[in-house]
Amino acid sequence: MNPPTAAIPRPLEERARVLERDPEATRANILEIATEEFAEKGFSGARVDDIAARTDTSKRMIYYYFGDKEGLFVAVIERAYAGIRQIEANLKLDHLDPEQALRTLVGFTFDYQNANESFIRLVMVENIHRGVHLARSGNIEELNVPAIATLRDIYRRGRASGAFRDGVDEIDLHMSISALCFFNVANRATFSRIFQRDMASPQALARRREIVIDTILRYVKQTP
Amino acid sequence: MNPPTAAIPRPLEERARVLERDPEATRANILEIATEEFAEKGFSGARVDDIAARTDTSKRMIYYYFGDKEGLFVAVIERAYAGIRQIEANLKLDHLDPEQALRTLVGFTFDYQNANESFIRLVMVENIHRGVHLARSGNIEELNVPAIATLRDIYRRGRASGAFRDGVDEIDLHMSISALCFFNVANRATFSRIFQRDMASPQALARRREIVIDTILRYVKQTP
DNA sequence: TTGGTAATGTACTAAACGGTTAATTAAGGC
DNA sequence: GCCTTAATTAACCGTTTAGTACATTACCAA
Repeated sequence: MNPPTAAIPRPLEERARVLERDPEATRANILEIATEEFAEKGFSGARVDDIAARTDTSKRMIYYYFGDKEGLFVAVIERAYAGIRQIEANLKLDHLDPEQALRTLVGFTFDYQNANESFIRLVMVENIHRGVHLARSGNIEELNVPAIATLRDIYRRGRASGAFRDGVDEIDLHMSISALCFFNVANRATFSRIFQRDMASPQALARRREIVIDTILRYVKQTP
Repeated sequence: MNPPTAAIPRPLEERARVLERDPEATRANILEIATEEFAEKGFSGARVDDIAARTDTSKRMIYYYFGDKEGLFVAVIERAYAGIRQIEANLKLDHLDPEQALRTLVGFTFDYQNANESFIRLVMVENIHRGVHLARSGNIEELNVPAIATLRDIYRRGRASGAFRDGVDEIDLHMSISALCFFNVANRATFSRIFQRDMASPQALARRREIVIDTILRYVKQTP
């Protein structure tokens, strides 16, 4: 199925000598490569030997820092979620009117997910495993704070200004936004193939982006 | 990660004697178990020995009928898609007015996907593998016919009656319906955990079902 | 300078895993 | 009733894979 990738460690000379005795960098280096491998091949499909071979360090270090393969995967998941959380928190939409703010938020979500395919794929992998690794990780609750808070604020302002209709729940809305954006990356392979429609070209993305934004806005806007 | 499931073949006496010299039943039996295993653990995570142990036949038969693990997976995927195609084709919505027909179609899609979690999970697994197995399979194009044709018919009637607005593409619409329904099953694990909201209870499903239908209808309906 | 320790390298292992060899048995046509 | 062949069984095999034992090296504090 996969090309026979020989998991032969690169010779020492090729490895970045900078990493010598730099634990933080070693950890980061392992995590970066592991993220790519797990995102590409899933938890079971990824090989510790392959990951090790692509790092600037050795397999021994993976076990030294992360215990076992599962520990490495948990660390990868945590890092991926931490990344998106941080970016979401920095979104400033206060200066926009509610409708524009919601458009921007949805558009940003769409763009972010399309730009971070490996994050999406990690979420897919984690869902195949029914979220056991995420559960193992400590502070899951923190993950929901920024996205929902932003959405709630926009919705409240929209209600106040009369732009949005009554009876919309923020988590439901967030779920719909996530669903529409997520699908475009996660199911690209099968959907593109079955419907013979490229979903990754700039034009297709731009088009779909507008449809997603439109769908969400029609859902919340006050019907005249 | 997984409990240590011993892949010991069940003793002959326990196996269904009916399957003796019944090639069709043997094939079907293997496919059924393999579907469960691949859906539960993914392609790499599923074990041929485990599958064999759970069937009424032996590992040798898997290789006899399907060649290798990948051939088995392709057969599983094909069977899963054939199932949904058949059911979709039997949906009769002609007697309903366009809006009711669309409501019914979306509701049906939502119900079907929620009732067939293993199909959804197989699609997820296949997407992790970037659709290579689906590509290997012969008649992929046929898969898009029924769903899109039904949707197109409903939309045309809705346009004619003035119930639906102009400028909606059927494939885009199908994508949105799929996205909203799919997410509820596929990302249930992580989303439920992060937002501490049960997504599988009958109440939650009923609620979400209405929101999905509502979202789609607000997207296509003529704005007054 | 030195001693202790965190970090790293090398080489190895036991078990799991996908796949195969070869012998055997049931079924149906003649 | 025999013969061919499709279906099935049981045992086996070479590789891959996660994980480890143990030696070694760089770094830092005293």
